Amino acid sequence: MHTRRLVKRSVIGSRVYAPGLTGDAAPLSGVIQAVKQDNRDASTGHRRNVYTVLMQDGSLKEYSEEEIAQMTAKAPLKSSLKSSCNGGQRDGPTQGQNGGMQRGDLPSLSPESTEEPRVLEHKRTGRALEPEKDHTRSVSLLEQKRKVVSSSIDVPQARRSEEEVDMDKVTAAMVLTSLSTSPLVRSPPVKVSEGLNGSWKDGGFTPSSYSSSGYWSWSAPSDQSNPSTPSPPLSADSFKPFRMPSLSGPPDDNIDEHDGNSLLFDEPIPRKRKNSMKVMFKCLWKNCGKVLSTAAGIQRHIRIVHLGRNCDSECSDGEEDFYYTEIKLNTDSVADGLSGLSPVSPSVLSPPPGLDQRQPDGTNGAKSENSTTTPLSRSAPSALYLVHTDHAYQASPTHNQMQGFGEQRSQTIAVLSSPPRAAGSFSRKSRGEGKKCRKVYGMENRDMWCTACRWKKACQRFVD
DNA sequence: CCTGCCGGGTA
DNA sequence: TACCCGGCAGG
Repeated sequence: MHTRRLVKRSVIGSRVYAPGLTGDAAPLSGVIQAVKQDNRDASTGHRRNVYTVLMQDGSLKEYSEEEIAQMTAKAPLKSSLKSSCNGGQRDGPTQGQNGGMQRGDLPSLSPESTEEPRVLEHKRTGRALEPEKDHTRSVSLLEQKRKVVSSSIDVPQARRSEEEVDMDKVTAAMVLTSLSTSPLVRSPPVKVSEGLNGSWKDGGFTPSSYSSSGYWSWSAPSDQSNPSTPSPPLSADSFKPFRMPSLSGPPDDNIDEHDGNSLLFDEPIPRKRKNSMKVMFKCLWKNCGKVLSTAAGIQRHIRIVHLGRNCDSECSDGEEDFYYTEIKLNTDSVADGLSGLSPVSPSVLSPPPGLDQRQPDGTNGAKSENSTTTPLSRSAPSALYLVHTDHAYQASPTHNQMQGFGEQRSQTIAVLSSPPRAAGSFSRKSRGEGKKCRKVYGMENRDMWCTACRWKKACQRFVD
């Protein structure tokens, strides 16, 4: 509706490229003045549009839609797309041809974009999701092309011709950006745990993904290659560790490698944090897994480290977007778990070598590895679990472009789950270490014990 | 001695 | 199945 009107209106006045009179390689640019329908196509019998184009040299010419489409496709994509987006108000077909994704270009998509980014998001999303309904074929051709490209984004080595893919990636990136940022921004403030499960069940995996706003469009084809689609729900299970006072700790140490540039960009992070959710961005490159706090940061990381580009964000072509994913940390839950423990929350970022107060001195002095893994196993994994459960959950359905990702995933999970196990076997299943019901509530409050404790069984409430 | 809890018993 | 408790073992 919105969408269609926008695109349709934009055709008139769009700048297109037409072959010169001789049909040679040097195209002339022109502006579409009118579109009319022509039923007289006797050969095929189907309706076609005829476009009246005001050429550069002032002459008026009529072109069939096929011709228009061809010209448009041949012409530099960036400019033709731009014209279809902003109604041709901008000129300069050569403008910004080499720059890849140019941030400066984005606002020109829509006049109101500066004041209403959300509206813009919707428009972008909408456009990307149902382009085929568009009657303006030349535009829809582009859209479809874009769709095909974005749904088959591959690993970097298979690069298409830069110029051609350029705009496709930009558009895809914009869609991805809007998709990945909108959910949390839009979701009403709810209790964290509920909000997560609830909002995901409501919005994520149910048919509501067809909603007109379309920002949950898991099934949309243009979305398939989207690794930064909104993260899926954290299952109830993944929260359990956080409720256990004996398992708690600060998040992944990688997480704290905050990028210095985090605040340089206009990322919606601060808003997301309102729900006690910390949104991080994780690099999906095999054997990397770097986590940064901002999309810009992770993009830069991917661009520089993996794509081998040295230039700044200016020369981003949006491709980085496909190689990282968004993960969410429930900082509330983590804090919750911590509060049950010691007042000092050990920072995993800089694990103090002798942190483990319980270390049996002397007996294991040589086991320096254990002394470092043990504190981690007692603090970090809970957060890690959240991250990686989340990650696994969200990665499997869509990230077909990350070959070997599953492998990496199982790796990380294995690594993460081993420390607690090691800690357990370390002291040969010692008795429960934490406080149990008996200690916590005392004999006089026996009725407050968990049943297992009452029955002299292994405590269920304070599981080690 | 305290504590956690296994193993077994009882209703 | 729900509950209780003797007794063992670690600390």
